[in-house]
Amino acid sequence: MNTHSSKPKHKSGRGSSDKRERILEAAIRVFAQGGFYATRVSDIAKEAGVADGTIYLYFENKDDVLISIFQDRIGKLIEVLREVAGRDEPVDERVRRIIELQLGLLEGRRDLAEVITVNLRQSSKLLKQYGAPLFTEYLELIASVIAEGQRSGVFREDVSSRVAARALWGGLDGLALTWALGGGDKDDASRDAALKKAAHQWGELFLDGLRGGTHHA
Amino acid sequence: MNTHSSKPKHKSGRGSSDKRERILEAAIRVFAQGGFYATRVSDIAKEAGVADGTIYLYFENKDDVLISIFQDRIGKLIEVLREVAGRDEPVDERVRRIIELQLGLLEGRRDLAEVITVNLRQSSKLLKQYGAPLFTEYLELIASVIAEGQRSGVFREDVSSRVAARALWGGLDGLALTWALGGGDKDDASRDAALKKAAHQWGELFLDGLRGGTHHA
DNA sequence: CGACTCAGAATGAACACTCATTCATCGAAG
DNA sequence: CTTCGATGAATGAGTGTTCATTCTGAGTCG
Repeated sequence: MNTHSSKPKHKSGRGSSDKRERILEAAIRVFAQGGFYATRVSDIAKEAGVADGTIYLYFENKDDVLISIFQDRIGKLIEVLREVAGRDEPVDERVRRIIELQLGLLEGRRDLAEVITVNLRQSSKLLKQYGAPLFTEYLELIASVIAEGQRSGVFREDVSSRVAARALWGGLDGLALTWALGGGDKDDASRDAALKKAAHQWGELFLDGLRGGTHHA
Repeated sequence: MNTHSSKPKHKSGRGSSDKRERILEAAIRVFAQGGFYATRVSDIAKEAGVADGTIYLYFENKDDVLISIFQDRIGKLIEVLREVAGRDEPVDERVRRIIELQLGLLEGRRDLAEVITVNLRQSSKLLKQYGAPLFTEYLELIASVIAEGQRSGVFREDVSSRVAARALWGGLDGLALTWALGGGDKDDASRDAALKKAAHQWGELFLDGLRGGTHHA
């Protein structure tokens, strides 16, 4: 991995954004299946239905594909989350929506979620440079909702909002990982239902702890 | 990555277990620094102070090094955790100890923790085969403590003990990851102190939620 | 409308490089 | 001296990237 810019490369207007998008989506799929390092550029090309060399008309190199996933996709997540965080709703309702949003990502875009969480852990400086600030922004939005709840007295103040946000995200991510690792004799639908149920339980445990805590009958 | 056994290869008694151990420890360090894929066998050899070919006297191949880390080291963690889980102590005290144990792993052996958590996410079938059952056993021990608390009425029963265990682990892991990603202008000692404080806050939030929940003054 | 031209997109085999692994040779220990 | 461990350059496989060539689509002209 070498230092490079993730500036979009292809400037033509002829269906080019569609092809770039197609390559990105293909990359998400194959990265999620086998990981970044086990994925060849030719795998991405095949999945996208283009020639190997075509990748280089749109991206500088293989790293640039991954970096572009981070920039494009986390950027969009941040927009969605910003809308949810800014709603005029009770804070615990907003936390529940954030959990649903995260769960939706884990469910419907598990490939993207996996690409993000796996590659955030890679110690490459390049990824740190491009992935971490965006992801930190994502977490700060969650923390801002919790902080608002603290100011209004709904949530406890002895736990920092940043700690709570990170633990919330980590808890959900941990559930997704260990569900993926678990005994897989169930079909996808019942696994998703189980994950949804687990996320709901986790959400209520988390909110009770965050209230510090309402007695649960 | 191909199918292979992780059976120890070197049978001589002349300092060989020391060298094998030295290679494993070196591998943990360099894997944690740059990731498995960005680490060359020659990097491990250099870190261990042996020649490249020597690695193959002790391990089948590069994958085998990683698999051996999983088998040796998670095995030991499970022993320690089993002791903690089996103590005659209040269950919430035991959960606190588990958090400390996890935190100790995150602090003192952050390299090992990173190797484990990063590589558990790689979708390689080989790693799933060797890593996931051990790790699942680790999580089940945590869940057994929580289940005991549920049976005795200390902890709520509407949250499955497995969900709680996984979320606990995920929460801590998420804190460690995001602390590592965070603004790094502090020295290691104050970062560790911050992580310790965060883990403590997280532990109390988690326990309150698990009790479902004791009112926090 | 069809033929032609031109510019830019797409192709995929060749190329250059990397690195896991091997093995002939040397060194060390008993 | 013999046996076994250690060495590290050579080997071969794999893959990211390049670039000469072909293809495609839009515009122009008769």
